[in-house]
Amino acid sequence: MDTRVLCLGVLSQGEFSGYEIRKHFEEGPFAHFQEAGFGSIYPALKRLTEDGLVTCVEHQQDSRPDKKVYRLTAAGRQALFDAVARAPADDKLRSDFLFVLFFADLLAPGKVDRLIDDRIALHEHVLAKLEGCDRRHDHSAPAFVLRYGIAMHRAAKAYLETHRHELVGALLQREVAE
Amino acid sequence: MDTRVLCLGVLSQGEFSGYEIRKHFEEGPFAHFQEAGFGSIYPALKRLTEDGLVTCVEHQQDSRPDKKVYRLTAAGRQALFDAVARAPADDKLRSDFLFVLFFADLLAPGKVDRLIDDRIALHEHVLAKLEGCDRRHDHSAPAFVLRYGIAMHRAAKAYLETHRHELVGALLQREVAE
DNA sequence: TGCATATATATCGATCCGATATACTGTTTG
DNA sequence: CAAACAGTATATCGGATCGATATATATGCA
Repeated sequence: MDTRVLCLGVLSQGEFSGYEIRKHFEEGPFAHFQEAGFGSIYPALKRLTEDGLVTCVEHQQDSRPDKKVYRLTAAGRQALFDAVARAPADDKLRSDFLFVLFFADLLAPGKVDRLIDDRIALHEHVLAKLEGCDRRHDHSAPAFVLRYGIAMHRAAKAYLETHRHELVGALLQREVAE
Repeated sequence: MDTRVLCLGVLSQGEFSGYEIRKHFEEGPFAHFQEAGFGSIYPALKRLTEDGLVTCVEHQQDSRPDKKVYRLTAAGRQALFDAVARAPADDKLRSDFLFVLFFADLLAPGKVDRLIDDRIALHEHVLAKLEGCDRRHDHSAPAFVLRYGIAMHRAAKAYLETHRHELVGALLQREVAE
């Protein structure tokens, strides 16, 4: 899924400007499994407009740059459908946190301990946000995906809380031995 | 973490060629939280050599291209340490699977059901591989990271198995209503 | 025989990402 | 009160990255 399809996905939920689309990936319902920055979104919207998959209307605003509001066309809706109907590619995860932990031997035990503290706090922060969006009795597809995110963050937090002492303990023992 | 640091990380575990480094990201202990392809690895090794962070020795092989084996220098080891000591950036996840599921309304319920079947099978496949690498009584940092991966895949599989009927059920009801 | 897979290198174009530029408003803080 | 910072809104640039492709040979298999 390139940024163009991601933009089509956001625009299937309503009319938005590039700036607002960005916010969907920062705080909205897509935030926990897709990302896109300005550097990808603006060129994507340009090409989508050229290809007739979205239309653009400029809304004048006093004392602020004009807002360009994009809307899906019928062709755009079809393109989103085609993309969703294809078999999805494998997930791509890049975790610098796990890379650093892999080399925890190179770090002081106290530093590793703080790293894990911060990470647990981050999970709690994300969980508070995601759980705040969750509505009981909502069996929609977006709600299913939201709860998937909640389940993953809970599992990560639980693993760290349960097993952190094994890692830090081993590092402390090594320090004593030296 | 750019590809250069990832290569330093792999080379801290031994001497390897570009081809072998690639395999570390495809099947090795890094595979479940970092990726890198040839298109990133070869240019990275070139620059690491220029910067004196690795050295390269060509091993002649009969009836096969020469193998270029790379080894960390002291400066390279220091560069890896510096990178690991910095605060890690946030995880980056790109999941086309969740994007597709978000728009499950656009798909036939049977198709969504099969998508989830395939996904569960994928988790089982990855779990078999990761669990095969796990050794009891190993409290090393790499083992901690490996078990983190196992915990995540188990949680994803469990979520899908427990809640899939909520999603597919709602889609089927919608179909009946039409 | 032909095909796929594995070993091994490397590059190319398209895309993507982070930083930066511009410009005004509103709020907070020294 | 001014300066600094955060928010709204656009957009581009250079460097990094990704997937596909090219090249060459050996092995295994149907």
